[in-house]
Amino acid sequence: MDRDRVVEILQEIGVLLELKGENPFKTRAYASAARTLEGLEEPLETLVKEGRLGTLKGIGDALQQKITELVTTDRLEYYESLKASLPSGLMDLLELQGLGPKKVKALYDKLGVDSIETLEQVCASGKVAELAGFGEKTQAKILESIAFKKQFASQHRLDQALRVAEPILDSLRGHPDVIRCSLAGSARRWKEILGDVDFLASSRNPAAVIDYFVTQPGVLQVLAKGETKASLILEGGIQADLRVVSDKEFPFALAYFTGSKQHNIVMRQRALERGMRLNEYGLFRSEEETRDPALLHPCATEDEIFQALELQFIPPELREDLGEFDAAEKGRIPRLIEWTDLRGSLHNHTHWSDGNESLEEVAAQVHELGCDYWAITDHSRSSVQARGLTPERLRDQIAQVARINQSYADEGSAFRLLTGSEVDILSEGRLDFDDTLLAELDVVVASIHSGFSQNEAEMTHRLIRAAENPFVHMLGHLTGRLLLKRDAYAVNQQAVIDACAATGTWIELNASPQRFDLDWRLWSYAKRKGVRCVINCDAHRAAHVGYLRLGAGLGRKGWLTKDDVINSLPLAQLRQALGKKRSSCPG
DNA sequence: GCCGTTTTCGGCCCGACTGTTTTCAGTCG
Repeated sequence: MDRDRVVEILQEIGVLLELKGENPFKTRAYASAARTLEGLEEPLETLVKEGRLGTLKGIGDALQQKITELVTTDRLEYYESLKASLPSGLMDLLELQGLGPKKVKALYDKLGVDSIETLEQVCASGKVAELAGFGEKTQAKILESIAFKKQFASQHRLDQALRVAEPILDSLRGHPDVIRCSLAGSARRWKEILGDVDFLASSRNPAAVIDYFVTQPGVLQVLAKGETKASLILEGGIQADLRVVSDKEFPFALAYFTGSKQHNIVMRQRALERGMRLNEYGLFRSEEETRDPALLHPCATEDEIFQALELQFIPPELREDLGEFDAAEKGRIPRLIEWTDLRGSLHNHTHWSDGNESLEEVAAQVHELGCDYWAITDHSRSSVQARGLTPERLRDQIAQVARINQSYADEGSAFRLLTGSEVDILSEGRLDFDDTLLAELDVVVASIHSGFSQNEAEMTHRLIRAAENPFVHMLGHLTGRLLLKRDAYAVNQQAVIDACAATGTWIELNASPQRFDLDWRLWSYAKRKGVRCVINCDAHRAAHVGYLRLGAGLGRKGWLTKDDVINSLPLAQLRQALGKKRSSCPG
């Protein structure tokens, strides 16, 4: 059984135990073990074989035994019997707003509710309101959230969330009672998928800010509204929460509401170890629970909180409890890539294949935006659905790019288009164009667009063979995933990364927000192997230039620095880098 | 179920909001 499935099962056990009313800390132990495995950088199988599972954080004797059973026998008796003891529909109920394990258990025990359908029925008949601990309002809210779940998704892509959140952020910042205001939560940590959007503001008049927040354009529903906190549903079904604090509290609240949960737990722990207490209101010189201003260790910024806990500043993108504390203690948090470090993108399309604009239009737009270069990598002939280019059309395009570049040179501009192709990796790893043609191009991106159903060994072999081609500069969107839409195809990503390291092939961080592929969780591994990254827009229209900002954020989340990212190089050095793999290979 | 310069038991992060309650449990982040 592979790692991802083991992670899923551990998470599910955690939830099932919650429904059973088990000790919450036991429940958390399963969730935290799942997280540990998720962040694993070597094959789970190796750890199991060598009996090293127990050395991992949060995995003791019991979990070691269960994980070993899963990996070696493909099943776990404990899980099977736990699952059999509860109806599977209960898991769906937990996704409803306002329903947690206790309420779900009560509904199941007292009314036999075992699915959303049966829950809807008992609510409609009024039976829920009669239960102890429930009432008319709870019953109505449950019906509301069932209707909501039917209408809207519970998860949203980063770009979709930012599209609604950033105008509200601007609007709040313009309010006269707002002193400081920021995004918080997973949006500030630049997670690729979000459940909701969090805002934090500081003010002397919280009520005015809350009132302003709930009347923003695009608010569908107000879920909760208190003195210092409100929750809304925005158009598109995204939930947005605002918390308002005093300006003195702002840095503490910002750190707190940015999370992640796991990161915060470690922060609080560090405070306790130093005889202090950290919460969203401050860092207090007391181990007792307090908000006494006399005990406050004042911090004007988040940076000062980290200092007080003897840590280097940890950028929000890294706050996942995936190694940032170890690095920050040693002063080894690197200066992460900024999107303004990027000089252009090396994987983009035009209307020659499935893009939207002409070569001239693309050149003019990205030049205007300040890029130094832009590679044109339209699809190759096998991608018929994307109007892939034949060798003849590609040679025609090369000539036209040369003509456009000449006109920039004549104007005295240093901007250049680069010729290229996003060449299909066919089955068995053959490429769609022969090496002679690839050798004529400035930039070659090799990607898979067909045969998604091959098994892991076949897919991995295809990608490794493509990496071994001396004319392939980089692999594009390694797993083919479309977030919230299509799973990654089966591929051993570590093995492909190893092959890229061995052949000097780069890997793309596809900055299209529906891909973000290679995943941020794998860049540390790639980086350690010496593989360099290219943050590419995969632009199909002019507006996609904006993906550079999103992609750079995901690069930051993967701990990448300017030196790790090829397209931070100026043009002359980029050309050298592009020539390197070809010149190091014989023939 | 995990963990230990407080190590084999007794902790495990914590506060706001809501609704159902007359003092608090459940949910959420």
